[in-house]
Amino acid sequence: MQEKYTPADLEHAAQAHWKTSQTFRAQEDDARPKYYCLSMFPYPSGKLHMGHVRNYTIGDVLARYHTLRGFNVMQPMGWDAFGLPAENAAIANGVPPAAWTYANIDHMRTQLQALGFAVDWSRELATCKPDYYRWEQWLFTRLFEKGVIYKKLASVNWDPVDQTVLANEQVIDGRGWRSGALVEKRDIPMYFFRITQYADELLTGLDSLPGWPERVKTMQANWIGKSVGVRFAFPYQLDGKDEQLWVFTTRADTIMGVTFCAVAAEHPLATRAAQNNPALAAFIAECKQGSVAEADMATMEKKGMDTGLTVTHPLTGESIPVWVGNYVLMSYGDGAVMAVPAHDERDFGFAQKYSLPIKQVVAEKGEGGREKGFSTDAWDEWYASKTGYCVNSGKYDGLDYAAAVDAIATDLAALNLGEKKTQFRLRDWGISRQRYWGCPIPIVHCATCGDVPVPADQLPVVLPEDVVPDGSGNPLNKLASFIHCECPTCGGPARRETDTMDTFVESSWYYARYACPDYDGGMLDERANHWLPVDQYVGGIEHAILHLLYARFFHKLMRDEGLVTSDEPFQNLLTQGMVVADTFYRESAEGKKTWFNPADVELREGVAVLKSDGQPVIVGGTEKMSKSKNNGVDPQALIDLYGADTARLFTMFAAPPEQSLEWSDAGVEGAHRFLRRLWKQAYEHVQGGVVAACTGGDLPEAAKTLRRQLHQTIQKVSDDIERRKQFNTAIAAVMELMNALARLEGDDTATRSVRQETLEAAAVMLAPMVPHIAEALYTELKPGASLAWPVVDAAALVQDEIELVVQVNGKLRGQICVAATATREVIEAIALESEAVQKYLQGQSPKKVVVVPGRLVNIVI
RNA sequence: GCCCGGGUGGCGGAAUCGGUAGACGCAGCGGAUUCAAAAUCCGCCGCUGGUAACAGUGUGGGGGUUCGAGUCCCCCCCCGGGCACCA
Repeated sequence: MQEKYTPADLEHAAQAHWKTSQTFRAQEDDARPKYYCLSMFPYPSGKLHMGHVRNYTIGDVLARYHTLRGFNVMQPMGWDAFGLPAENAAIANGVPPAAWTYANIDHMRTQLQALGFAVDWSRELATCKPDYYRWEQWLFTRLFEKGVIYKKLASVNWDPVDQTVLANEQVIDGRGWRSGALVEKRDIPMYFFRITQYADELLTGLDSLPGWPERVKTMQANWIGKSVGVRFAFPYQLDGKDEQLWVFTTRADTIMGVTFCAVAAEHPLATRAAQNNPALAAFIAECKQGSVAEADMATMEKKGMDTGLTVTHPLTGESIPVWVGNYVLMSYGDGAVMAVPAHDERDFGFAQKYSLPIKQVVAEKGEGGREKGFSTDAWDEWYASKTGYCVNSGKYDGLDYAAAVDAIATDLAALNLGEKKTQFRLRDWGISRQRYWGCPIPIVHCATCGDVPVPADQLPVVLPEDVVPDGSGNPLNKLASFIHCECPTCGGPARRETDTMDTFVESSWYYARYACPDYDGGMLDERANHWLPVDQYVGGIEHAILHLLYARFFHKLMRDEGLVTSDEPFQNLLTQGMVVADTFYRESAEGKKTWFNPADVELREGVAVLKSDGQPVIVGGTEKMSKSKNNGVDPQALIDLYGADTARLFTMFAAPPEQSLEWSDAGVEGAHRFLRRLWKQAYEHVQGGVVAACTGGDLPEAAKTLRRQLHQTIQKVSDDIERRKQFNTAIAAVMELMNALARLEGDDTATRSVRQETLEAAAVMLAPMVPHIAEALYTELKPGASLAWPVVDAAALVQDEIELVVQVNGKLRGQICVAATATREVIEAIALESEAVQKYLQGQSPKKVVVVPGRLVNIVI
């Protein structure tokens, strides 16, 4: 064994060995229970960042741990390879997106392999390859024929910078999620997935996922946004015809308090009323303009205008004025609402502003059963609660919320003017993108046959890979060889669809394709059901809604196509926190900030200065590593300097996986120091000759104590990794153990056997985190043997004597030693006799004595 | 506004079921080694008082439950994230 720890040599050797012996190749015909461990695949942007290192190390720790615990582990890796950055790089450098993407994949694969992840590389896939997207296109055609995918002209979010359409989910605060540009509205024909058809199942399915973080489930539930209420109509006459104004409400119990209706600016009734009302037309135009940015809408002042039209209250027959309101959303429900100013905050504000009547129809019991709040102007005394009862509501007086809703829904249904309805916030998923570098939508437009899906035997529709976009729209539109085709149905000349799919489509099913990446007879084969569902999914919290909802949706689509048998794709989900680092900048006279990388900044006498000129920089606080703040740390530099094991150990040790991880160069050195010390301890032991590990029996006191700590540590580390997924404390426990081992003296056979046992176990326990050094050490300690997770020896945990804490009035006052088998009475007696207690007791007898076995004694005086 | 997290030393964090607060690491301080430095090793390290033994105090603030509260309950403050006129 060599004296020095040389990570570079040792890691290369280990990785070469794993590669030649195909250590991580996962086979289906294996008697061990399967464990499918998946990390969210990367976008091949160019090089790995710290977020990747963290994500994949977490996944690798779990994968390697489960291998050591006897599972048949499958940990695949691949590339989310379609997307805008490739096109942007193409525009900047004149390189085809395909070439750029494949070069990035090669580089990043090398980087991932240098980190030593236990990945089955034979399953690698890239979503931009025809053998992958072929099956996506195939499923698309199936779903199109089934009606799960449909085309409609839709007012969509247009990103003027990326020149593309964004899904609602991709619009954040009125800006494109990637470009940050203000989003405009445009009408474009698009293909939609009918995700709303699965809204209820996507919501209830969350209850079957105990292994998901509560907050992710809450975010998805809020996003789906289920509301139970009543949809009903206000009849009216226009141009001599009978018409109906439909609205949705969750507060049907307040229907008798309706004093006006409000419709969205885009509502047909508003358009109609504006025809001969220029003021109204101008107001509607203003609303449409203002509604571009949703964030502004939220803070916008409530505005409205009377349409001059009236509708009839379905139950009272009253005439109800219709207003256009800028707070009514066309995209939710029917784009119109009943307004009950007495019991809705928004309606109240609106009514106040335009002096519309306010009619209270719900009251609440107050103190002593008296009715509260019949005052005239304060909305907040009139209660929007569902705990009141109806008043001023004719036949419904006295009914509570549920009873009133039932009675009113029944009456509306009898009039054929309404019914109970469940409304969702979730909208259908528009997937058409006016972009080149994506999966072609497999549709052919024929003048006679319409939109024809490409037949399975003509798939894939291959995306030409030698195209260089120039930044002006989609280059496929200029590619005659791509556009011109024959109609699969009639054989006539036809035009191929040039839109490509949202890249979220590819990432919605890749986890299933890993099971059978080489299958060319269909989308998935029976191996998918062998591996699915994924046992552990690891990825960023930023995907809590979009990706994870789409993937769940896709899984159900595939299930309904008979491709998979499970209902949910991911059993357990771990959302890792961000990697953050300090930021440093200087500000020019014009207020322009220049950001400096932490690697170029050092502390001199407590002041942060730039290494190059020694002048101070401003400390900008801790933020997520990003290009814009120039605070990213390059993992490659870290691997080159300290080795992969140090990089892995630090990212696992510095914080629990779900919390954000604060970067610290000193912390990295600390992790490296630990590995060097570990190596040295093993070296010194091996120099004295390896022996058989202790398996029990009589031991000197010190060795016995250490062995007890060893087996406690095995217990803790197993629990920390498996159940708690808290790797920082697992590592801390092994560090403690190694500190204790360093203090263990003695060279007798028994002591040496305990040292051997401890070093072997420590190497295995650390192997999920630092596999290279762990395997190297284990080989030195036990040549020829393969790693096996240590088994807790219950006998080693037994203690003859235990130390108990003695408290007086809850304050720590001393310790006592008692036999492990001592009864409460014995413990109490020993505690009362102890010096510490006698001092406080001063001859008095205690009021009460609390004995917590194995823990403490508390004496109350 | 609503819904989730969270607030513990100089710093990252630990305390898993209400039972010794501050594990482990970083930084710092003292010492050994060295011509010197790095590396390494040993020791100290919440705050206040005290040479010390020790005492008091301490987990954002205030109250409560309990023999005992970082942990449970009520009120408030602050930070982070998500949703945000969803009828």
